[in-house]
Amino acid sequence: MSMGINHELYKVFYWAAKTGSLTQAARKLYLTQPSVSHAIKQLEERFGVTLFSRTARGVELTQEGAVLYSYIEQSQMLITLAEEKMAALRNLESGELRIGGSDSLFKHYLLPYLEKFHERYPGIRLHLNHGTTPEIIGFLKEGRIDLGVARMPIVDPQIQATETYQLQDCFVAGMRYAHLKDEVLSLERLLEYPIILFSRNSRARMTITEVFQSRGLSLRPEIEVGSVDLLIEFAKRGLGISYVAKEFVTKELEEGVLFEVRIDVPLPPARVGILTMSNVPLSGAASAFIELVCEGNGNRNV
Amino acid sequence: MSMGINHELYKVFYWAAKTGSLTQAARKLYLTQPSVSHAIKQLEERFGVTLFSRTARGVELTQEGAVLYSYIEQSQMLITLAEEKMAALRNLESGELRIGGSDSLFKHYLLPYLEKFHERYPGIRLHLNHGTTPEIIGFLKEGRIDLGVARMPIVDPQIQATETYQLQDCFVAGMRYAHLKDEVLSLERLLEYPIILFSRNSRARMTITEVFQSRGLSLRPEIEVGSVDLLIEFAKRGLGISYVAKEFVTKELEEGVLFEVRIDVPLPPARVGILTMSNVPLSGAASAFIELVCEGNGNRNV
DNA sequence: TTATTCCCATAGACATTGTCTATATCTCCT
DNA sequence: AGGAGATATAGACAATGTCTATGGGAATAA
Repeated sequence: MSMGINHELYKVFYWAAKTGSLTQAARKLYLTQPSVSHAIKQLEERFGVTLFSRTARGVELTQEGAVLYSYIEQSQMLITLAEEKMAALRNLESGELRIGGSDSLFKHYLLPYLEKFHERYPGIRLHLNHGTTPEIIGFLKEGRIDLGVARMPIVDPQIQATETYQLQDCFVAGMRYAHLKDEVLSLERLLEYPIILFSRNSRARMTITEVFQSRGLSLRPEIEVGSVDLLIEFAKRGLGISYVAKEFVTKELEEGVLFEVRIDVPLPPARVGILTMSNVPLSGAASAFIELVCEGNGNRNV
Repeated sequence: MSMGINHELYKVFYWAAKTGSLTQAARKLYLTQPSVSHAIKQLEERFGVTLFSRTARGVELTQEGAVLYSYIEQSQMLITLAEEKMAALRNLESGELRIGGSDSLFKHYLLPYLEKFHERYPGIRLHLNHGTTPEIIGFLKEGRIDLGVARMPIVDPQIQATETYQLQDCFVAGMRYAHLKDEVLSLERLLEYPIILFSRNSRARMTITEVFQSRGLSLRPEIEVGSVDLLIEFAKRGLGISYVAKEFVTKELEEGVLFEVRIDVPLPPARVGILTMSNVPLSGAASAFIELVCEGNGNRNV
């Protein structure tokens, strides 16, 4: 096309001006001298201006050529920087990874992976955005995070969810209810005690409510909290029986400040997965992180 | 070659990112959509990174793509500015013209041309460097001026001199020597009066000295000055007879404060010319100025 | 001076690759 | 469901970028 100037010519011009020699520019660009000569001539014809004065030992910028160079030099520097940056991004020496999830999943599930990731790729900045599952899905759709971690299932068609982990929810109580330690309670018996549940819009809450409903029972919590930490804290202080993932209270169970209140129905395991946008390609950092998470448990990310 | 990335691709990338649509980018670049698609794909393959996420109504930058864009956008802006600047230079809407010459030639010869040039090309900044002929030649060789104006002949092979004007040197005196008004002096008679000459290294001085020498006479000035203004001023005040170009004292001759002291030998006309470097191409502004100067007198610049 | 060398310009042939047309696929919207 | 509009892909063609070969000029050295 006769429209616009081929930007490739500026690269040639840059090296010709920088080295002061078409021959050396050719060497830098892995071209032959006539090619460079031709390129410069094209530029000169397009601009209707002479860019170099040709001498016996090379070329020298004319006044107009020097003006052009003052712009092109900067332009080329930026391109060089861009190319270096892209190489760094590709090698995961640079970049950022933005993850969305709940406090508890970060703390009890992702933390070791985050540590390992940071150790392996120290150049990548980590941004952790905590929020509820719908908030995380919102962040994903807005492009504010690269991936999310949440309890499955996720219904949204735009979201791709890969299960990577399972949690076993259970009821736990503190020493105030120590007499329940050796019992196996029916759901009806359990309802005689104050129950502490996570807030209404959580997946765990929905799951356990269904379990009771399927047996014609209505589960109404005494206390409703917004964080797993409070769930644990309230149980420890004897305010009631908390429903929480066993994996989140391993320490408390070991120390004996909490114990599991066994019941006579099996509770379905909670599946935890990594959420990404179906149609948005993953960043290198995000793929690497997902790979890292899936490494241990045989899961494969699509 | 597989070395380096074709910078033309960045132009395509820029428009694709800016418009958010490969189709629209194609329209901007007078290409077809598959060409743009192909160009983006090449970039992605080279970087090993996905730059856009393709959606149903266009494309959107990925995280990595946004990083690249932040560099490329600036780079493209600079190129656009460069192209605008070059167009301005070509149209003489911008730029600068650096001229070297003596005070007197600027004042009495070039001034009207400079005025006309500035009127016709108001965007071009004028730089006037005054100096002696050897200094001007030095400036030319250093590239500090685009052209010079000096008395001919100029011997230097690197310098191209084009004669554009003739001066008629003559001897002038003030009213103190009014009695010489109607005389025609021989050179010998002239030497009886105090002579005021320009400084030793000037072309005019050399010329007149030769005239005397060729007749076996020795011309030794009473006063030697460094500027034409002083030459005139001293003559006016009666300190002696000055040797000066008639064209530089037209006003004084008309006003009667000076008169020409006629002598009985013809003095050769002094040729004034424009000096440029033989091997250095002229800037647009310089060519335009030379053309302007030559316009009136039929001279043609090579 | 003459020879040599280094540089750039030019010409013409060749092959790379950039570009197009035609078509497929997908998503969104009616 | 079907249409509109977006991008992806395949394959053919041609523009043009690149090379080899050569010539000319200016500086350098003998």
